[in-house]
Amino acid sequence: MGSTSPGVTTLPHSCLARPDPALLPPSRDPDTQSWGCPESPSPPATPEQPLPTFCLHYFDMLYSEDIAWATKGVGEPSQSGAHGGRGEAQKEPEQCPIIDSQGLGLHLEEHSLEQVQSMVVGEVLKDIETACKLLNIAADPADWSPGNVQKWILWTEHQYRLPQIGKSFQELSGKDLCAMSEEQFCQRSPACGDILHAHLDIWKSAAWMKEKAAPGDVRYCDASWADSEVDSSCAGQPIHLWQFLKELLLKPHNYGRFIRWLNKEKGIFKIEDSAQVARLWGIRKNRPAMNYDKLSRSIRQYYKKGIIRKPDISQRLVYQFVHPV
DNA sequence: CAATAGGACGCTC
DNA sequence: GAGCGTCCTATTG
Repeated sequence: MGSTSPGVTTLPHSCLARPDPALLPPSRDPDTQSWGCPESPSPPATPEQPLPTFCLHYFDMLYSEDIAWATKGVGEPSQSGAHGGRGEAQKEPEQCPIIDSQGLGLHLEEHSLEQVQSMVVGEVLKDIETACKLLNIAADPADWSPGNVQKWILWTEHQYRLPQIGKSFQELSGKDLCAMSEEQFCQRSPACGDILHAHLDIWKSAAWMKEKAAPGDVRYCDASWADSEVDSSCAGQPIHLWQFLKELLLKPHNYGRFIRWLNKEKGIFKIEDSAQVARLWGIRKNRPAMNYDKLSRSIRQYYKKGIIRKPDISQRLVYQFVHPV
């Protein structure tokens, strides 16, 4: 499954909600997360090739600041702190040599465009892999169980601040979902079925690309997982709360607004947004009723076990790993 | 008033 | 039995 090129639909970017900036690398937009096109030629034969026309049709949907971010280099993204990175990129138009303010892309240099394409695709794949790990679901939607589908829907709903989707897609497996048309999505969710369908297409494309990618090519493989110190999702083992918290802490670009290190060496961290961390934990564990009260009760259970404690100087929402990595 | 602490009980694996 | 999830009361800043 997933071996055929998915017919990627255009993200309805007029109605696509902006993703929560804290959940994505700085200055990116869901629009940029799409690539390929319906009549699209094949994606690159090998990942070494710079995506010829693949992606091209979607670059007119990129916001200029997104390009600005991309051209600044993904290796050094600005910290997306409480204020996000978008505004920062806008302050530096001179660093946006690719597309002019009219966004026509007529002055694109082929070489630069290829670099941008590669970077955007790479970042999208990283985001997807991060989400996979966090949700403990497969990268290929075709492999999802109905439970995985629910998790993904909850996640997408949360990440892109979509209207409540509810249980319209209950009991559907990933294969069922993949077989559904945009119209069928809209029947089940008139409010955002089209958006959901578009996001699923991105995931399908990513799975397709990963499958086609040459083995060992880090750009299209597990680049973002390689830096993970704690692989909590290995072998489908149930994740522990402390592992989950560490995972969030390892992705400051994505979750720094919710939880961050105060002193990484000593393992001291602060929960900046207790409700959001609890919500993420609830999504991860399929516990919609999760809240900080319950999450903190679980953290307190770690006191006795010597996993987490309150720091010497106790502060609100500040905890300390007893054995920091 | 939100965070903290911890007892008690139930559920799932 | 471990690891929470849930509900609860009491305390603290």
